[in-house]
Amino acid sequence: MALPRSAGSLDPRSESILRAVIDEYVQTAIPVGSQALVERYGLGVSSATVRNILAALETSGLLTHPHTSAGRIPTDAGYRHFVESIVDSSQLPAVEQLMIRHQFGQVQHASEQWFRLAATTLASANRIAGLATPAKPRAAHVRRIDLVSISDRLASLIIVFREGALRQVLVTLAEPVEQGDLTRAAVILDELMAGRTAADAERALARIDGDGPIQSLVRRVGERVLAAVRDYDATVIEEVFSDGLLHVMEAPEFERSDKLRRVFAALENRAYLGELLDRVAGTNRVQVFIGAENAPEEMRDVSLVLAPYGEPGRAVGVVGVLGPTRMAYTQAIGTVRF
Amino acid sequence: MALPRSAGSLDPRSESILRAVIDEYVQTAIPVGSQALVERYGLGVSSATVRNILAALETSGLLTHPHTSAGRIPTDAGYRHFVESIVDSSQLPAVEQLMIRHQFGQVQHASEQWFRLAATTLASANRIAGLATPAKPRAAHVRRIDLVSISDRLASLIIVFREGALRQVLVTLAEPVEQGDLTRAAVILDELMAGRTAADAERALARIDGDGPIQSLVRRVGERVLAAVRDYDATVIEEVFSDGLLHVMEAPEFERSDKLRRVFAALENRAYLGELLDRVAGTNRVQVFIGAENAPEEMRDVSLVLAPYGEPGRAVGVVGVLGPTRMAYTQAIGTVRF
DNA sequence: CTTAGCACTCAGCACACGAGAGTGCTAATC
DNA sequence: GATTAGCACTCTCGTGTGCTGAGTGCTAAG
Repeated sequence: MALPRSAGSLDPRSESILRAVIDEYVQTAIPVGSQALVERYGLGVSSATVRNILAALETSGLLTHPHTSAGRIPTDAGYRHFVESIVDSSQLPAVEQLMIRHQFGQVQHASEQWFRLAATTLASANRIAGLATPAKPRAAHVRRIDLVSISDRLASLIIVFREGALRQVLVTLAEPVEQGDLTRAAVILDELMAGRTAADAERALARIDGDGPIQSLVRRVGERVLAAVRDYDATVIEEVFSDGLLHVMEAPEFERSDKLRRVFAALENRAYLGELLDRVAGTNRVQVFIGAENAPEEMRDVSLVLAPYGEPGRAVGVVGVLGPTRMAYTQAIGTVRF
Repeated sequence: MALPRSAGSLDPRSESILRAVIDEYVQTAIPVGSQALVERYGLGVSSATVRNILAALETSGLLTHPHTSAGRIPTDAGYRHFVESIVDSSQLPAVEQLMIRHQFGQVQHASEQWFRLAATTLASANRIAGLATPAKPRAAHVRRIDLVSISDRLASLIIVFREGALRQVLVTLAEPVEQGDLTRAAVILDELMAGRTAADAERALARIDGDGPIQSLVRRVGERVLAAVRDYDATVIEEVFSDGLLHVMEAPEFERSDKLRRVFAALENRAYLGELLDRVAGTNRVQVFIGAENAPEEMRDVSLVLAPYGEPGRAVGVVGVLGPTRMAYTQAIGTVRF
């Protein structure tokens, strides 16, 4: 059974019936029959007509039957079709917009909290899981380097990146060094590397010579800085903040926990998530990934609605939601875009 | 039915049978009958005798029946009794000790990763969820203050605490300030507050006078520092690193996801977790909290094995595991203590 | 093209029934 | 007096049967 071109345009009535089916199923999670459709959505036709249309939609691959005598449920292709049709028209109700603005007004400081809040907001607005990743540049620029003595031979190296991200690394020293020397070394490194990418910084570091104690300290710590910066560059996803997973757990399709486990496995599958984020970051639109459109097996039961933010080409991050394929796409897309 | 003093000593045979029941049930998760017990554990007695003993253990409140014709399962009190008897004798097998040492040998730097690793190690060693919280002092001492310019009127304030914890706060400035001035302000604040607690720092800050631009900047930022330090003090649990929740999800008792949901809710219940951690931090032993011994309802299905680490009285953190009440306490306790 | 009518299908539920596991008790045995 | 064998009893669990109702697909009439 070859997949039909799902984007093929449908006549308006079929369209609205598909919409009604999705709407109903999203709300109730039970297969919807022709009768219920006629009753609850004032279509001016009889159930028999609706049945014919449903049958047609089914041969188009947009709906299915769980079994012969049950109602219809949307297929992934059905959701896809639906999403395409609303993707550029869904606006969030003004009340909610206001609410979200208000919440973000409170917390402008403390950048890490921003992502947490973003995830939380998305989660509570949609009653599903919200995700957010910190903005991350293509090539990291160092903004600031600092060294703090912890004990005789142990120091904490702190690297601040231009986007506000932090890295903290403990450095063990060959011999005891005082805070004063550490500070001097930090200043040298700071001047050397501030504003530079990993490659630039490496060249700069190579020019350090002399073998005074400070110089060797600088060289030693400098290596660690480079390693940390490269590591930061290599990390596709710094961290994914998520919230509202409890909401997802409440959905009836996850009553059996094996399915639920797959969702969590999916979340821990950083590789695939990274791939998706890359894909999303390349565009500037809200994107939707529905069920089986996801390659990894554990993602088959969930959908993602993702959108990039930040300055395109420079630092970008991604926000979005994750939920069962049966989710309120309209609202989700609205919230995420906003 | 009043709870019997569960610590009451049992004769050695009852003891070993209780142990056998727990052992068996922990492995299989199915109620264990007298016959299976005799077969699998070479007790030199018949099933009838075992039945008598089981009945006795049941009236003592250490075992129950799910229904009349099923085997016995341990009650929370039964686990408790068992745990008491092994709490000071369980050692981890040498092989595993070696493995863990090896893993930790790799990562001495990067303190945040330490907690992550601790949680991961605990999780994989026990096939259940591992937890770890950063060490946290009673009163925070500031170690270092730094200010980094982000844009004209926006700066990032970084506070390093003595224990290596970091706080990052964004500060908006009334008028544009250059990095140079920021650095000067940072140096002043640094000298003022380094090594101080919140209360000390406040007094020191009050002595700043003069109304040059730097002074007012220092005052302004100083306020923010104080707020951050107080906030840090007030936070009971900085963050709980956890890993291995997927393991817990595999347990048959959580096949129905509503129970599972309660576990997650429990984890998000910071208040109670904080209370427990406080309690644990006050001692220097491994502590076990079993099922219904936990006050909040959502914790009734799980047990925690927790141990403090760090210097008592100063900075302490907690590591431990969380799992179903039916968990391998022996191993868990061994690992956690280690 | 729409609709009424009708036969048909099939999941879900209720119920019964037998098998098996495990108990509790009593009486015999060591 | 403790242990054991024997036995009646209880209750879960799996299987099979029959029924019900929702919902379909098709045909023929409007």
